[in-house]
Amino acid sequence: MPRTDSLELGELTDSMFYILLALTTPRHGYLVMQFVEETTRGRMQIGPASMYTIIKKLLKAELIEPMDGDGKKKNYRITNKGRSILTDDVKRRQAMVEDACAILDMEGSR
Amino acid sequence: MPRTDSLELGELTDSMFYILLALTTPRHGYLVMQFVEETTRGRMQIGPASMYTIIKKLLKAELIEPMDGDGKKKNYRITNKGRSILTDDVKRRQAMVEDACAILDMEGSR
DNA sequence: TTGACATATATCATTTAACGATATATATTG
DNA sequence: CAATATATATCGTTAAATGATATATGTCAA
Repeated sequence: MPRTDSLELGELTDSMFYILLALTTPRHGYLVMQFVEETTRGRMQIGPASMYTIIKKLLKAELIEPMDGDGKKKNYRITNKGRSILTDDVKRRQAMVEDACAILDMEGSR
Repeated sequence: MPRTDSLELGELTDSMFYILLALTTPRHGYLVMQFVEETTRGRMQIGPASMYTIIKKLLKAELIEPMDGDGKKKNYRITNKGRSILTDDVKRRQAMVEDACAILDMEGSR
């Protein structure tokens, strides 16, 4: 990855993608980890190290924002900017699948 | 990224994905770079450093194999193993898009 | 013919990304 | 009260991508 910050290119890594998706509903870190494992039915899992590293980065880039912390749990939610980048990234990924389906003999995304 | 070799997990990075896609037709490195830029309409481009680094890795993992070199051009093509991993990865990516579409209000992949 | 540009391959060193390991603290429950 | 789940956090390491750079050939126009 590398060499150029993915967010500066407006691209999301797989982990960022699922974390942003989780935060379309306000959640704290631990719930985000569970969300990813459940949503992907175990296909992908994000541990605490990745989690908090990425949360920090998304905060800094203002794709998510902190909310009312319930006790010591810190809640976050996606921002408008975050949502915009996420929907663009869904389209980017969809285009990749379509590129592949056109070249392989797979039937188009359905 | 990172920490665990993506190929060992059977996952492809974006660059590997497009390079494998290019090599469903035998090509040499320079043509692969052009293929990626053209197929993605400029959305993604892979320079020589990435290109040859990844070619080496895909060769080692036997997802591609060398062919009859025309002069000093080295041709490569995808192997059966490579094709199998590529189609699996298309499905993985499609699942990500579907996960997102289900959670956002975007209409399903079409 | 020579200078510019496209074609073609290659390596090094650097930056970013992800994450295993580990630590800490509280809450729950058997 | 011990084990397990919940919850957050950091350090150091590995892997991925790539900018910069180098080399060599082919092509084509001024």
